[in-house]
Amino acid sequence: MSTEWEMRLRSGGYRITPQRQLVLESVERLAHGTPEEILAEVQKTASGVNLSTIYRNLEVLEEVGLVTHAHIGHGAPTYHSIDDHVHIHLVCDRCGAVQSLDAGIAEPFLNDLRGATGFVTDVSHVALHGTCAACGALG
Amino acid sequence: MSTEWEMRLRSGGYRITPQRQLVLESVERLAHGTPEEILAEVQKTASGVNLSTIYRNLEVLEEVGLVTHAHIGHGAPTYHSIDDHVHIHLVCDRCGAVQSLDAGIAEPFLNDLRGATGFVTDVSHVALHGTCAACGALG
DNA sequence: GTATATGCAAAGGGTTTGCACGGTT
DNA sequence: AACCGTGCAAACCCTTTGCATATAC
Repeated sequence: MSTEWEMRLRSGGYRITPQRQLVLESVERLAHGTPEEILAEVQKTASGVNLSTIYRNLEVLEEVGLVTHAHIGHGAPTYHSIDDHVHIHLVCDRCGAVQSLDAGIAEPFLNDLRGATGFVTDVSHVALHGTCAACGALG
Repeated sequence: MSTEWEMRLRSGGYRITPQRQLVLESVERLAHGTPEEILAEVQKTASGVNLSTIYRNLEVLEEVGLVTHAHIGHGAPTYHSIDDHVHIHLVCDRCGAVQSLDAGIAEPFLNDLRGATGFVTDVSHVALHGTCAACGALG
């Protein structure tokens, strides 16, 4: 018998490899991992794994719908397991603080957007930038 | 007498240089320019200007409030004159199309966000990603 | 005259790619 | 046996930085 993730990969025409499995497990374990962080996590188990393998596998895992990524700051993207709660990131451009909140708050806006333009938006894909409450209070 | 932009620079403690002026004019002329594109535009007039000068001056011009930038795709950011209409970019992750629309549509959402979290959002700073009407119609 | 701006070249972070070898099917 | 996946190293794009020279003030 095959697990869910193995079937996903197989039906996409991809093979099951130890590296693939380790990358997937690491993404799940880290919850918010950059490629470098995922590499470090994978290397705890298999020290020989290369960064390029991480990138290639993240791409594959994303294509078959097992992970997604979001762009938070200006640096590397962070990867998530697909069944995490969908959330928005708010990045304060003054102090750099990042806060997450449930994506539900954006629903009415996304509906308006879809109504006006037909565009279906994935709000969680990029963080919103601005000024947080604390920094705003400083003037 | 000094022009508006000269005063802005001076009151920030910056000097007026030909390069500075050319960068500002190029941003205004291009409307949506990446640093490379701005360099090309500047070099039409002054071929000796260096890319690092473009970067340094975009930073200065942004600090004194004469230009802003937005992140549209995964590549370089695009710079705008500060008095352009504020707009949101919608990027289709399937076909890559980019559409602009007035930021007004996001007002209620931004108010909700501020109410819930105190966060003041600049929606125009990063593009929203998703699926455009045409691609969505294809299933 | 003095501090700031510039050009140049080198280095940096993040990511992709070509190639030969090894592993999955 | 055929092909896909991997490791390694080099290349890539975008951006920043150190340093000596030039220029705005």
